Amino acid sequence: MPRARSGISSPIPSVKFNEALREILNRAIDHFGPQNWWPADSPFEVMVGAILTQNTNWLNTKRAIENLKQAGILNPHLILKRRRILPRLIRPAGYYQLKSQRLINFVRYLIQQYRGSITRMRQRPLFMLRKELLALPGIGPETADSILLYALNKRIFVIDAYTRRILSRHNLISGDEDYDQLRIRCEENLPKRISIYKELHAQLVMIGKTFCRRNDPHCSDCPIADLRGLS
DNA sequence: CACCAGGCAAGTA
DNA sequence: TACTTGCATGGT
Repeated sequence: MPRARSGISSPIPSVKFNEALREILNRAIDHFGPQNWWPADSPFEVMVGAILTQNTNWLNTKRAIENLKQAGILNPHLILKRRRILPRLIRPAGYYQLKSQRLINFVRYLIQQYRGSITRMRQRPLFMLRKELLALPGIGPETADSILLYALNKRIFVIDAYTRRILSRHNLISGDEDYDQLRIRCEENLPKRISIYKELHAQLVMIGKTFCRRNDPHCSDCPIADLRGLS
C-alpha cells in the first residue's frame, strides 16, 4: 500500500519511479538521438559554460564563450590576467558584471587550490569538491553538479528547472522537494553509472527546451506525453 | 509588446 | 523557513 502519513505527500512508489526514468531516457534518445553532453572542447570550457549559462539561453552562452576563445583567454590564468575585459566579452550571456566576478572567483580558486590544473582537481573526492564549489560565491547546487559531472566526470546527477518541471507535470514527484532531496531520489532510482547520469540530464533538457516550456506546453507530440505517475 | 532562458544570493518577515 | 527581488542579454 502507498504510504500517506503525517501530511507528507509521497506521489508515487519508488518501484515505478525508476521505470519512469528509464522510459524517459529511452524514448528521448529515440526521439532526439544521443546528445553526448556537455558540448565543449575542454573541461575548463564546461566549467565556464556552467557559470555563464545560469538562467540564460544556451545560444547566448555560446556567443560569450566564442568571444573568450576569440580573445584567446579561455584558460584560468589568462582570464585572471585579462579580467578587466571580461564584462565586454561575456556580455551576450547577460548578468555580465555578476558573471565576470563569478568567473574571476572561480579561476582564483582553481589556481590557488590546484595550480590551475583540472587533472589535479579531479584527484580530490566528489563530496570534498562539491563542498568547495558550493562555498564559492555564485556557484549553487546545479552549477556545482554540472561541473562535477561533465567537467570532472564525477558520479552525481544534475537537477535543473526542466527536470523539476517535467517530473512534476507528469506527476512523478510532488514538486516541493528541495534540490538535494530530488537529486538523491533520482540517483536512488537510476543505474549507478556516470554515462547514464550525463545522458539523462541532457535528454531532460532537450525535452524541456522542445516540449515543456513554462507557459505553452505543446506536449502533444512529446515523446513522453503519455507517461504519468500516480493519478 | 510580453515572456522566456540549462541560477544564485541577499533582503524581508 | 518561505517568499521576493536584482542581475541583463537576445530569441520567440
